[in-house]
Amino acid sequence: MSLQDTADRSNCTAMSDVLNRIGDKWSVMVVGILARHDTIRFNELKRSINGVSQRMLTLTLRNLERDGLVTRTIYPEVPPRVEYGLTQLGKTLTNPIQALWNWSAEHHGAIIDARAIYDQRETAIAAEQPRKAAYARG
Amino acid sequence: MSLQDTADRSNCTAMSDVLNRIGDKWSVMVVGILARHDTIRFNELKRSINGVSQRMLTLTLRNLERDGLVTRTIYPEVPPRVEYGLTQLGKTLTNPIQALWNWSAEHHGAIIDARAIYDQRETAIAAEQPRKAAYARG
DNA sequence: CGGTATCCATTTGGATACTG
DNA sequence: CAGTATCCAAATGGATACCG
Repeated sequence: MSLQDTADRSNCTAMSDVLNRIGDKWSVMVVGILARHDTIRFNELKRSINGVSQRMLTLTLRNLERDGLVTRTIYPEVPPRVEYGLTQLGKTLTNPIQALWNWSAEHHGAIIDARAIYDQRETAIAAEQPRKAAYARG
Repeated sequence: MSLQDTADRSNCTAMSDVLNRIGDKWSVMVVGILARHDTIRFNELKRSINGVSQRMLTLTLRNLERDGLVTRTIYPEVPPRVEYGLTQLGKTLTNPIQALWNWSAEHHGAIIDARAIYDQRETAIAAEQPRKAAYARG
């Protein structure tokens, strides 16, 4: 499949499905961190990711595990120890993620600039035309 | 920046920010379709994307335009004609998207399989242990 | 045609408290 | 330590109606 097949609805399912996992904020972070840690413990991972709640990290890890991207190993000790790592499948995902990561680093500045220009223009228009707020946040 | 910098919180901002745009269902679809259309009209685009509402397509396009990824050209005719296309910046994004698209095509089957195995195991465990529903959807 | 405005159900996710 | 359960506020997004 390639971008050429975009209009083929049935072929979009895979992409949609994968995006629902990759697309969320925390999944990419988790995969990114796991990519350079062989294994890592829950709280260690939590501390590495700025702003993630325990609930969301648990949910994210469960979903990644369910999709066969992440392994979860429980060591029956006291206190309990649980280690997470990437599966073979998960490791193959680091390449496209890396590509996206590189793109972000390279072009984030351009996006910030574009937003500033857009917002300034919108503000100027809004000052003259009280109408048309473009869904006014929604 | 690379995956090696994941733990550096400040460097994660760019990735997070880009993911908030790329991550959502419709943005990737829109960029994918625009990538092979030079320009395309609103309703033509809407028909190409299975299941998108007018509201969401408008919102998606506005965000992409704001981020400098998409151009919006209004032709003052009756009936009105509006054409969308990728900017130069938007075109550079098609490469990482293509990589992700290829990955999806290649590994979607493995994900589906992994889910089936995981769910079967979970169901079996749940049958014995009424407790522990792993957030029981939420 | 290409939107915008509004209403409203569903989803999402943080905060908090509790557990083996 | 590594979760789970529950509550609840905010964001998300579909449906519908209307407009230049």
